[in-house]
Amino acid sequence: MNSILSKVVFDVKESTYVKDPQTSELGSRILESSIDLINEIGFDSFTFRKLAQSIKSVEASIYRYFESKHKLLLYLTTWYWSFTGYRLEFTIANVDSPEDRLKRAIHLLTSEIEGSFSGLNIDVVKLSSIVIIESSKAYLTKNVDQENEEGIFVGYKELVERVGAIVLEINPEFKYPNMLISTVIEGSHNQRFFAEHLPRLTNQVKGEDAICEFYKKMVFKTISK
Amino acid sequence: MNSILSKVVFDVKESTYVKDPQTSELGSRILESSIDLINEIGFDSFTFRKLAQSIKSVEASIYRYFESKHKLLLYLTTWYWSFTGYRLEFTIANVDSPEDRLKRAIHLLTSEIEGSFSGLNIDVVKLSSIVIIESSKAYLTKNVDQENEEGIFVGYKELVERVGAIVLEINPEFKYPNMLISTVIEGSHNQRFFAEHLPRLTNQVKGEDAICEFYKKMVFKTISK
DNA sequence: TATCATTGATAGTAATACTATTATAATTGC
DNA sequence: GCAATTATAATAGTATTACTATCAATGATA
Repeated sequence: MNSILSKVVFDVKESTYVKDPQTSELGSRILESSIDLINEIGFDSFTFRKLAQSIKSVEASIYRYFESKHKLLLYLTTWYWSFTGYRLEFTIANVDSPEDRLKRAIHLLTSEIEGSFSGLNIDVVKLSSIVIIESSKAYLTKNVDQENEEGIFVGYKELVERVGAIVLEINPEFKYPNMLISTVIEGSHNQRFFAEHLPRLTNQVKGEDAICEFYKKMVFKTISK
Repeated sequence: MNSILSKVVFDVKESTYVKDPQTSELGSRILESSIDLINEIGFDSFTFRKLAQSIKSVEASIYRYFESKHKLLLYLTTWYWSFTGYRLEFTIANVDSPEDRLKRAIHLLTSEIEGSFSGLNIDVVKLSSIVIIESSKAYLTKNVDQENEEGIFVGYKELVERVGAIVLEINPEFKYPNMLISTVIEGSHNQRFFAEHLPRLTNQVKGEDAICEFYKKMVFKTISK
């Protein structure tokens, strides 16, 4: 899969940026450095001034790509959902059994991303830890409704519905497929954060990826008749 | 239960405040108005200046109670967990069957809070919607570890462990009780938000509180042997 | 060679998140 | 009932943030 990644374009809604950062060298540096910087200091302390310093440019130039740091966060998260959607298609392609497809999907959504994805100018490992810690801040705002109308969250919704559809293949009577899958996605992010910072809120089992195991079992038991 | 609420003191860690707001009239107004204001404009746009205006006081006076708006949010959320812990004890008191206790606990944690809780100077209905939308911002920061050391999150942890213990009564082999319960709590908050703003991420069933129903079924199926 | 777009450099504004100082009002201790 | 203490209000001030505007330098394109 890696080798073909360079040929794929992950779509990000236009309303997240002023100028597409993937079309210029400065834009790439903005993306690359913002991922580093948000990881280091957290989104709350992250400013365009600091970002400008780290890429040896100026604030005004960054504003030509993104209206605000919030829009930049939206860009990064929607890119991630598009990327994850693509990986999902790959992961379940040609797998006949819906149970097997679901198992693979849950694994993809809950396990820690690792390895190198060559051909990409975005560090997806670092990006995934941003998504874990910061992505909920992208929608927990007073602007959700407007941004939702602009279609910013379609990638995320499609991902949830795509996996939800597999659930329905297995059990067409199940009433809450999307609730189940969004619980899994958001839940696994929370649990990764808890494991590192608030361990009493979770459970770790040595020798296994407890988060991944837990959600697999949870899903299959929950949808069983 | 309502009538005795006025006799109960819900504990909030001292490190969240400079001066205990429950001990003065200005303090009470700060709490009351901040809950209104955060509900209206959201935590991100909320400032001490605006709060001061709404209570016809000045910024400097508010700073004598809270170091920052982040600490005020911590105060409100930890108060809420203390309050919820108290309600939980009441809800499961004298119920013998652990299954029944668990069912009641999940109901408490996932259903929409309603009715009036007289004897309280805090509007818990409004506070609960703040918790749904804003509470994750209280811990998704670079300061979690330090604030955790200060014991700020004990109330939340105790709540999770208290319900987790019921899970273990029912199935002592179950490996992920805390993961399950924190998934339920955070998940139900997310789903309430989704139902209102991003409905494709959830499922609504008319005539039932789908969120509550879903999590009850999920929990009991997940912990079954 | 003219022109067009991109970036950098600089400056400036309004709002935010505080801190400090002093005057005044309210409470409590004796 | 007065003095001492404490709480609050009023005002001012600082550093940082989140932008916007202007203009010059550079480099690509036609």
